[in-house]
Amino acid sequence: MAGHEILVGQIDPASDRAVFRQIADHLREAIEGGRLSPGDKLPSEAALMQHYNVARMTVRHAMQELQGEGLAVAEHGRGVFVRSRPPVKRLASDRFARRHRKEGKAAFIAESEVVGAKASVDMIDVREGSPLPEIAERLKVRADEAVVIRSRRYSLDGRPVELATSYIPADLALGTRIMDANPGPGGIYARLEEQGRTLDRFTEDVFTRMPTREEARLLLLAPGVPVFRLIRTAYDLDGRSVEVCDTIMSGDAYQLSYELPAH
Amino acid sequence: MAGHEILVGQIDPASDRAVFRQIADHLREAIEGGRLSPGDKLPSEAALMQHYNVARMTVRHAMQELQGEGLAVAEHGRGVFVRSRPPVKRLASDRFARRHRKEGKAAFIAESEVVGAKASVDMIDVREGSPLPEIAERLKVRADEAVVIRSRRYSLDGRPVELATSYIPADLALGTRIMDANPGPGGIYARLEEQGRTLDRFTEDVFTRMPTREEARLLLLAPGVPVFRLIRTAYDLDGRSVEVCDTIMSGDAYQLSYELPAH
DNA sequence: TGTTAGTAGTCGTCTGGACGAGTTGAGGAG
DNA sequence: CTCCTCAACTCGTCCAGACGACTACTAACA
Repeated sequence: MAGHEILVGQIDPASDRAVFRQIADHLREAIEGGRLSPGDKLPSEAALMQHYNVARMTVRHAMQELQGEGLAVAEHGRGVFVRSRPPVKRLASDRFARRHRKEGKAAFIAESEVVGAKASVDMIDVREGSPLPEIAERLKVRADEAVVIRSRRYSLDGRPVELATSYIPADLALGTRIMDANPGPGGIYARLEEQGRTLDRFTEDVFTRMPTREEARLLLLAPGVPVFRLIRTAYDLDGRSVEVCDTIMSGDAYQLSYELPAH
Repeated sequence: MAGHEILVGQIDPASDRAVFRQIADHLREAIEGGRLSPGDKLPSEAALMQHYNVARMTVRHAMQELQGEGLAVAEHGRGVFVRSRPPVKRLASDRFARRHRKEGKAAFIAESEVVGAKASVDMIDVREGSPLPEIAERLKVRADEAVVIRSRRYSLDGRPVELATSYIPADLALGTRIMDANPGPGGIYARLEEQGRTLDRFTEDVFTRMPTREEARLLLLAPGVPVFRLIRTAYDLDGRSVEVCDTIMSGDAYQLSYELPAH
């Protein structure tokens, strides 16, 4: 066994930096310096214990630091590996161009074609219910007013990337294909425009935070990966809110792109 | 000592859910259910050890889970507290309206006035150097070409919220006030327009990830708080890139707002 | 009155050990 | 040759204890 040549670091006992942080530093430098590539296996806990002559908890603490930063992922029974960054996807500003709806494409499908990925949707659920206060405010309805709630999960090439929940005022949705799991070509925006609610503009409010456990589970998120929360409000030509969409997006799968005029 | 009434949970030894996760679940429910409010102190490690009859490491592990989720913050020597969400700041779409520059206001200053916060800038550094490849690509310069690099830190009411680094082609910056720590009224965009490079549009690419240690230090980020990385490119009427700004923003201090036409 | 030293309570770090559970690969049974 | 068993290796969880450092409060002191 030649051992791991990447383990060149030594603990500085005189340093006031905690030992587990020094170990994490060494490994982090190995990753960022390219001596360890995405997918590579880090030295096992046992190897690090021996190399640095420390207790196992100390090594584990260092490993957890790296996992918390999203640099590494542990796999039970196999080892700890350098995280590989999947290719990012791009959200164009013309995402909601009417042209796409005219072609019968929903935004997510049109977008995924650009990057050559296979888009799919599952966990579709349509029901009536009450919106959260922050949703009700944007939709300009009372919080105790019933609205139609459409939730679904989007995946690219089988990998879940986005959880979306749309809220539509009941009078615009009831009795239309918006209540169907599959709302038809062009998605629900096409159905709204068929009712004469011509879409005029959208606002998007973007937040970032760590996922809840439920979100991490549904999006198969590795530890240390934050999510985008994007709340989009769609307005028609009369300035009425016709839909609010609350979306949780895997932070490592998305890059949001916007174009702003200097006006 | 009446003890903590919030500690109603008991460990289920039959459950296959790890003990430290069960403890974290109890505390999480207490926080999310409102029995513990932002700023409240969680039971001490000693209290939890006694209540659940477990070892200290088990309790600490539970606490770290909550801190990793951003729900709680430990303060050395004081206790662990429920995180209080500071008021969010809003990035309007008219952030770069020429009107603001005409009034001699830089974007950050104009914006902070809206929320009634006192804006300040420090750690200003101006130098010449080479851009990162992803910056060079946006700026349409070679990666080995010298550009002017302006970095600074923005704070609101004394709290650091944003680290920004601007890259400007050398021929547009050298010999102008852009090289000064204080570039004058209206900021560097006003200086660029004075040279006849009228700004036409901006693109913004938004990413989210966990902060590096350096970023966490400079932004005083609590554990479990992700950051936005926003790369803005400014174009003039000729379509030339006149500036690329790479910004790291505290994820819990910002809400990004965009307006999109349906065109 | 104002300051200082002490003390109790709290979290941070580290040791050394124990057992459980998932993964892998080699060697043996068929 | 195929399949299965099993041992070795790996990470996950938990215990019991030790010392250090920071905070807040109190009591003694100047």
